[in-house]
Amino acid sequence: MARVRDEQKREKILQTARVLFSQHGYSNTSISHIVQETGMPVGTIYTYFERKEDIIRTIIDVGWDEVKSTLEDLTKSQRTGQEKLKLIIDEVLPEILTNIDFINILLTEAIEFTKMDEKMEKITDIIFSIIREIPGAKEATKNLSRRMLQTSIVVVFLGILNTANLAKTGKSSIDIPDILAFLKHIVAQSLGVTI
Amino acid sequence: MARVRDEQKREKILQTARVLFSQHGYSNTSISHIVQETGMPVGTIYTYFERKEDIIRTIIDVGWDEVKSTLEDLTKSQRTGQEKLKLIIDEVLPEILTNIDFINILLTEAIEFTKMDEKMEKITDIIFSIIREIPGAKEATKNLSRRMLQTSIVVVFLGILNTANLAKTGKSSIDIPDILAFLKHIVAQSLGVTI
Amino acid sequence: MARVRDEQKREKILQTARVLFSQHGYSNTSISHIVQETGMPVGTIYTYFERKEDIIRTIIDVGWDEVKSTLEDLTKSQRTGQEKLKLIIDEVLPEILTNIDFINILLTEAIEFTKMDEKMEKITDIIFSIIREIPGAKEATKNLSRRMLQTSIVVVFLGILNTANLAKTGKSSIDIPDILAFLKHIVAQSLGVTI
Amino acid sequence: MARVRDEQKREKILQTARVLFSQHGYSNTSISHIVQETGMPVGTIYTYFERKEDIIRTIIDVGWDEVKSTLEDLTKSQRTGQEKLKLIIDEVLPEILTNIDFINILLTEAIEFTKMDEKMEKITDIIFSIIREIPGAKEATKNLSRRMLQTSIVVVFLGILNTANLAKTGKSSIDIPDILAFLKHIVAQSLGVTI
DNA sequence: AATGAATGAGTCTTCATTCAT
DNA sequence: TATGAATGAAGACTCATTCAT
Repeated sequence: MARVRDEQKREKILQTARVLFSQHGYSNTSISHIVQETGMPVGTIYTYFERKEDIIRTIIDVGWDEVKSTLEDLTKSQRTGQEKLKLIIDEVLPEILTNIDFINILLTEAIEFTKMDEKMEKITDIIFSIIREIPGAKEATKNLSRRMLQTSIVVVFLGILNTANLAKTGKSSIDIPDILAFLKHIVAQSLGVTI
Repeated sequence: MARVRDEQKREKILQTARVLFSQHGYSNTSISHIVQETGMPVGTIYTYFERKEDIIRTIIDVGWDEVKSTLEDLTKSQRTGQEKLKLIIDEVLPEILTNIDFINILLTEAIEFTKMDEKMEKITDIIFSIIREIPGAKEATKNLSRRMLQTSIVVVFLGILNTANLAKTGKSSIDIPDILAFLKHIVAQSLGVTI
Repeated sequence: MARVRDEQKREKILQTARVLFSQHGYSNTSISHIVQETGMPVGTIYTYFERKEDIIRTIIDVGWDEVKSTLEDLTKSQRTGQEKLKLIIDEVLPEILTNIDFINILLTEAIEFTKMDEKMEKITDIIFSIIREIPGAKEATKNLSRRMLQTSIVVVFLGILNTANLAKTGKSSIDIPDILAFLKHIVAQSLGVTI
Repeated sequence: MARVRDEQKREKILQTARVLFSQHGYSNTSISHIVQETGMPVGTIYTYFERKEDIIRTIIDVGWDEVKSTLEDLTKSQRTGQEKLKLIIDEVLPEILTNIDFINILLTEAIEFTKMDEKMEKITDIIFSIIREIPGAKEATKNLSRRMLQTSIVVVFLGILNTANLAKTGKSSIDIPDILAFLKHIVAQSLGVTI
């Protein structure tokens, strides 16, 4: 029976599993790896999660909720659209890109375990609402269909995550700052907004 | 002389495996799945591939070589830069995006099994050389650093593949034509070249 | 607390494996033979031994430790050298020769899995120390180099084990009593000590 | 069908297999190891030997026949008993001990694949006949039962082979010359014959 | 409630031998 | 005749999950 007792233990399992899933992939990470790494007994793992799948689901959901709520809070805040966009590019996204383990899991396992399309829909909506709050950007995109805008956002977002994932290997000459610079460039070019 | 190696068998194994790896992932596809699907005995699979890993490596390498040589042939052809770009967007890329199984494998397993960074480097070089052949595009990008251009190409390329992969689930409202339209749009905007 | 490791199960695995290894050899004994013979599920075998090799290693080590500690206890005891020698020939060795399965494994697999040379060194040391305690024997061997004595001991010891192993087939006309009689004879002749 | 065509090929298979069987054991040597090492096709192996077992049987039989016929020729020769004994110790045995691969196979696999007891019987007979030809030796052993003599010969013979096998690992401090010196010593002591 | 031994279907891979070419 | 691809039973080992203690 999955009972939640000690939030710290649960957290430790999630953190350990996140690193392991990212390093070796979900299938190549066994529960006994997690047992070894956490030092907890198997039984305890199953006290907090009914099955292995629940662990990865939780990792993705929790990670995503963080991203989502950060963005939603930002949306609801009293800042101007431009300030919001700046915050996303200068703070939210770098924060996300820091969490390489999560990105990796998101890209390789999320399609199997969660509804990526809904997540992309959500991201799109948020960016939309912000664009609409920036007069210049609204003007710059007014001739674009919603689908085109949506596609742009999804392609760029997934592209950025994937490139960051590639960058972490260290072999690629591209690094995170490059990615952020690119983002600013494309925002300037597409929305006419300078960050 | 003994029986001769049957290229058709090898091909069947690769095709079957490609579909299965794409559908369930490499780790979740067992050799016995491949055995069932091909109807071949286990031993025969191992006559053509020394180990399971070789199968996915071959799938990725062969798929990639096709992409690469198509692009290279194009580069060497007598066409103008603009014609080349048009061909890539109108024919090569749609062809690639058709091969959804390959894309999926490339995105989820290639980092583990092959040198993705080298592959991205290659793509970048080819696009570069084509841009340089289009006077307007060369002009439009002359203020961009090589890194920025490189990053753009990688982000957009990976973004497109990933979005196409998402699109195949059918749940996303985005489809392949949307992705191609986006690409034309961004090319027009960034390079000032209308396709 | 969970179920507790059951020493009896471990013991049963070892005993079963010892017989099977002796009868068919290590390589020709499969884990599933052990499974069948013990009636335990595969998983249980692997609960007690990490790998097949560990089973034979344990069999050899445990068997050898028994021999070694019996001899060491004897060495340390208050008996005279002659009494010790008598005990070895009349009790310790017959006891060892009884355990035919162990001897067989020792002779055929020990070189591969353990350090036979160290084991022989140990045996030699013990016999040495006993010889030195018997004035007549010491005198009888004083003109022999240490290497010669060492070689004698090893050849005779291994020869006895090997002959006993041959004897167990029942086809040879030699039996265990013959071997022990030979040993007494050679001890009398070489050391001048009558047992 | 096992047909004998090219004696050189057959010989190469046997030599290669002897080395491999000795190094890795019979069970751990696969036909494909032999194929690799000889460079011959599998089919060819099976042209010369109907089954894997036949190869080891042949190796043991051929090796043994060599030993046996050398000894028999010696026995039948016109030399005196003492000369014969000297030849055995100074030439025949060193030659046998050189062929470490064969000894190893003989000791570890022969019991399974051939009749070791008969082979020992043969050895015993030969040594007997020689002893009887040496007046001093005959005298020295006249009080020993035939069983005792037989046991002595078998124990010493197997002991020597086993010790040589151990010596080849190089870790043991004993080497082949030590073994031969021991043999001379025991012959002198038991038979009163100086070699 | 906490633990970790127990379980057995399933994993990848090997291999002696056959037989189509 | 010579070859080496074909075969499938069998090998060692893993693992998510359960449940006795």
